[in-house]
Amino acid sequence: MLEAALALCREKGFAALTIEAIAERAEVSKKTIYRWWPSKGAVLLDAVSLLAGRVADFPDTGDLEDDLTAQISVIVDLLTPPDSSPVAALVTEGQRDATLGAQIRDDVVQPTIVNFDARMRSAQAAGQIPSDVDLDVAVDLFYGPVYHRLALRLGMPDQAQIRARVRHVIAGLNALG
Amino acid sequence: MLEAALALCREKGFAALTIEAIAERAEVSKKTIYRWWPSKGAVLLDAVSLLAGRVADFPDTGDLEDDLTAQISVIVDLLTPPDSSPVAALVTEGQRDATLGAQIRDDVVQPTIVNFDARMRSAQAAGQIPSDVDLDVAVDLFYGPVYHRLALRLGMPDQAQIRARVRHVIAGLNALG
DNA sequence: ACCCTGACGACACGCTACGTGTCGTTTCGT
DNA sequence: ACGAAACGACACGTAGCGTGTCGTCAGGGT
Repeated sequence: MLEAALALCREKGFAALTIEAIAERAEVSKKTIYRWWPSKGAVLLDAVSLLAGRVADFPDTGDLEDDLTAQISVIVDLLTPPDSSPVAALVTEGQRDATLGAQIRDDVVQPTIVNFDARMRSAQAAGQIPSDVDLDVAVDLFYGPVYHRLALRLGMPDQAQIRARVRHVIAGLNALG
Repeated sequence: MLEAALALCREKGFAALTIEAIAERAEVSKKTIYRWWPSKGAVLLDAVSLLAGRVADFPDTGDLEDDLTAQISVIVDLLTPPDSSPVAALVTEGQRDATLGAQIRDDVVQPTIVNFDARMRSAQAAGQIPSDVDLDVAVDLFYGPVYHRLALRLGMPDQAQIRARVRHVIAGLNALG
């Protein structure tokens, strides 16, 4: 069923993602889906969790700029193309459904931020960024551009654009501490 | 009708915003709404335009940090609280409806970015930021944190948090050029 | 070998919202 | 005063939701 949800989202896009369509696609009765998930969003959340393992694993090669560029590129890939990305659909669904939104934040986003913080502290230990930078500020600055462009449909950044933004943020952190 | 849409969104939240509810609230027949707007999102777009005049008017006091903090605060106010903000609802609706999303981008976002660019060039002329900064990077960095926090339900930043982010971005622009 | 349980598919149901259609009435410009 | 345009009231068919009922089928325990 989870694979059916992902496939449907990728093929027909966001709007086609209904419980009834998933049921038909998975050759399963609607009732069975409702037996296991309370809502369409919950199905999506589980489906996305299948392929979101990469996000949590934060690279640490020693080069902060490379690592952040790589990590953010993974997220951009997951959100591309926005109109048929299951992850983008999940984020949007989380806007409408407060319960689902909170679950996404707590189960997916926060663990990722924890790993981000760990990588930042590693960079601080290596003297690549000041030891007193506010990591809440840092996470907003690094990931913000992606969600800005996603929300306002400004087009997803390519590798070079991601790197340019990462470089500016690192510079800002170093300049202000 | 536009006022009814805004009021409904603020009172009952996002989910309650249906064409039928707007019609009842505005004491108007459904048919009349469909005569003037093709979709719920289009109504929202016009309604939001009523109160979005402030966004386009970019302050220029000479202090870049103050101006950006003020401008971004206006946007944060418009997006607060996320669960019942008509503007946040419009952004979300723009994710599902590609046509509406493109219209939002072209009619609302791009004009704002044009004014942002003008303010940046003013700052460049004043020597507050380097003359060769990429303004596409700048707009992502300044506005990104807001949409990052909106999309992932991390809570809207307050004035001090906005200022902290603006300061870091300005520092980054100056450090790299 | 037996049965019991739990998950399942095939329906059918009521509900809400959508988007359209019809028709008679009101409003407004000229 | 008249005609067109906009309107309200109401009905309609459709889609998707979430639930309920019932008969079937497979596995596990005894």
